[in-house]
Amino acid sequence: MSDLDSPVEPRRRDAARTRQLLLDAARRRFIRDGYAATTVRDIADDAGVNVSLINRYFASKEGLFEACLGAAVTDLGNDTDGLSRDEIIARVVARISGRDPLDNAYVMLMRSSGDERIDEMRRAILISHARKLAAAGTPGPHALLRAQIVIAAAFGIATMRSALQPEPITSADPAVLHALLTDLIDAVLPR
Amino acid sequence: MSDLDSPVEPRRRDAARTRQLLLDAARRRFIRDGYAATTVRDIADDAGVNVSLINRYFASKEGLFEACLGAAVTDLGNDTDGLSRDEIIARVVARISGRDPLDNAYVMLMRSSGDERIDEMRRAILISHARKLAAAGTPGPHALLRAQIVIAAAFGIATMRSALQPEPITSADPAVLHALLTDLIDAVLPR
Amino acid sequence: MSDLDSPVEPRRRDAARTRQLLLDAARRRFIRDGYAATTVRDIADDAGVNVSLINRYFASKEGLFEACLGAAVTDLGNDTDGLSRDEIIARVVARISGRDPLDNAYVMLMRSSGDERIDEMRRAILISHARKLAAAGTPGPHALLRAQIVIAAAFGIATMRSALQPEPITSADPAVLHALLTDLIDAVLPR
Amino acid sequence: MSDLDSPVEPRRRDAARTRQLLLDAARRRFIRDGYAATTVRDIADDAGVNVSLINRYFASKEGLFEACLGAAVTDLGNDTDGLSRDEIIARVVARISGRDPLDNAYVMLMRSSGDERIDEMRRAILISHARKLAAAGTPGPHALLRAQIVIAAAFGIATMRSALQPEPITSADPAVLHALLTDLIDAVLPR
DNA sequence: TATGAATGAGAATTCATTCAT
DNA sequence: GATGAATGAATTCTCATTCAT
Repeated sequence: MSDLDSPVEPRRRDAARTRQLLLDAARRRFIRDGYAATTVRDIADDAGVNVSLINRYFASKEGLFEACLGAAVTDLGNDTDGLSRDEIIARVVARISGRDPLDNAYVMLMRSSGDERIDEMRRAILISHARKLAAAGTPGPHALLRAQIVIAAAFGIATMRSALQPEPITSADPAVLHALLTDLIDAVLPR
Repeated sequence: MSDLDSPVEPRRRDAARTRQLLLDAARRRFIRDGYAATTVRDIADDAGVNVSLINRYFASKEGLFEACLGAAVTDLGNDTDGLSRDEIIARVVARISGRDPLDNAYVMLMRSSGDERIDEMRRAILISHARKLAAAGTPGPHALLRAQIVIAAAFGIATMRSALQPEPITSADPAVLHALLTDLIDAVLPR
Repeated sequence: MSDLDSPVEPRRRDAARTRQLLLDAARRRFIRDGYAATTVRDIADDAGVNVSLINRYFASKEGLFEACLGAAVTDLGNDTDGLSRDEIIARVVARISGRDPLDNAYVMLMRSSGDERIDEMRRAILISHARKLAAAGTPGPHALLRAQIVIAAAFGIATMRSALQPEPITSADPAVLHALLTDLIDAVLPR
Repeated sequence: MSDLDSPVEPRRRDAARTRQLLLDAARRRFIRDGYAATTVRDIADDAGVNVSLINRYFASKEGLFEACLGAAVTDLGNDTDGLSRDEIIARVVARISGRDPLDNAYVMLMRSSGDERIDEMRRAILISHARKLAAAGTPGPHALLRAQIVIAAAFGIATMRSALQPEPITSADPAVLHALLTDLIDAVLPR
């Protein structure tokens, strides 16, 4: 509770911090409302900074979107190394049932800015992630398709929790959610 | 009033037909691109009619959206009556793997116009549909949650097929897709 | 003085007329103030029409500029055919000393929108016009250079009359101006 | 205070030098692109200094413009004293055909910042310079008008060489240019 | 019923300028 | 003296909607 040289509040004119504030605010808006429904002013207001700093730091709204996408890709890349099937599944489940539904790589990955070049990137990232997931299960004729179904389901569940936010799924007990989702994935990804 | 003349230029100035053309075009756009990213001009052009007819027939873009939602609700209402669990599951699966991904009640239901009143309607419709689905399975403590997970997964898979459209899931063999989805739902909805 | 079914004022919702009003207003602004210093709102207000009609009819401010340039080129093209040297000179002189200094092809031709593609066009048009002028005089080693000097001088005089507008040159007696300008051109273009 | 150290990184934090760098960069930009099309950032970058120094040294973009104008006036003032007609004409010709087209008092004088107060100054300077030129020739009824025509022509030729930059006029042989321009002025200013 | 011209609000972006370091 | 972060006003353009024909 001490405020001794508190690093909070005091620092202003901190470019890196401003950038991060914008990035965080943007991600939440893009995930909840989508690209087109989000205005740069919304984002700047949420971040508590001046609108034109978006252009200063990210060149354009589209640039900010791409930066958010980059962060999502980084998150998705966390299960790269040789993890076991169960470990990978655990990560996917964790992503779906995470405490902050507005920070979800799967939902971010499915949001489109309408730019075809970025859409192509998104498609490539998705395929790459699906391949990794497929490699975790037993190889089979439809391994990639199965992995995509898991990702799509994960995205759908995460979206429902972040966009429409109906109950009980939005505030469900993490343990229960975890168990159900593990069952779901187990059923689709061959052991 | 005979039908002899011009089967070539068959119906012009046909209010009902114009309305339906707009409705169909709008649904496809809303499902693929979302509400905010869709312009009324896009819709009118797709339908091949004049833009201002949207306001004439639906009062506003929002009104058109609501009409599309109504159609989705009608579709969702088809599994109302006392169907068996397997029949209901079969319908859900059919909705996900349907041949026209741009005509999907689950995706439409998850699209938002940003209007809170309509969002509340959407939430209500979702809950109502989830209840129906829950009632099909064995009653249990988390029946509604399980049903929502199924719907959310269905929405996610359908969205991936209609929005990002990656392969192989987009052009997957219907039979294979059907089998995998049935497994998925079976795992979540208690028999 | 009769106002019987006056074609003035009454017609509204006349696309062609609106387009022309914008074109005229834009030309005057571009010539007097230049491209960058002119706002689309200035133009629309001068024309007495809504700003967004500029985008409707000319796609963009740049498109409107290009259209103005096109009109200038048309004017410049009027001395195409086999006119005599004196006739061509008379036309150049008329352009400089014309009653409306804000409708001058030479000044318009020298205004830049900053777009390199259009700048290239302008350069080509200028060269082409200079060649025509050069062809009117006696052929010589510096015929094209001489023609360009004449055009540049014409542009300079017209600009001074339309932009800075100092006296006495701005309100000079047309006959006097005519005589002086003819002397000037005569001195540069070899007979 | 010795100059022994660092001839490499010679002057930093030298106010006078920074001022001059900005002045030079600004003049070139204003002459080539005009006031409105030039951004203070362009100027600062060209000068290799920080943008906000423009406000520090010249109070505003407008102040910088005025300073550039002052420099042009100084140049123009060089033919003040009792020079002969031919000497004055030689100076005008030199100004037009000078090696650096982006350093031209006539062009600078014709550029507007849009500020009416400064425009009035420019008009006054022009008149004053025209009077001096008029005084060099034989007095006559249209002496001032003749002088303005010469200045306007000079401006036009200089502008063409600095803005649109078409060939052959831009890279013309100075001697040839000199001869042609002398002929031009001779024809307008009565001997 | 349909068309397309016109409108006005709102969006992203640019840019001169100010402020803190 | 210099830097670069931040601000706010202005600008172009888009888009849903209304109006006249």
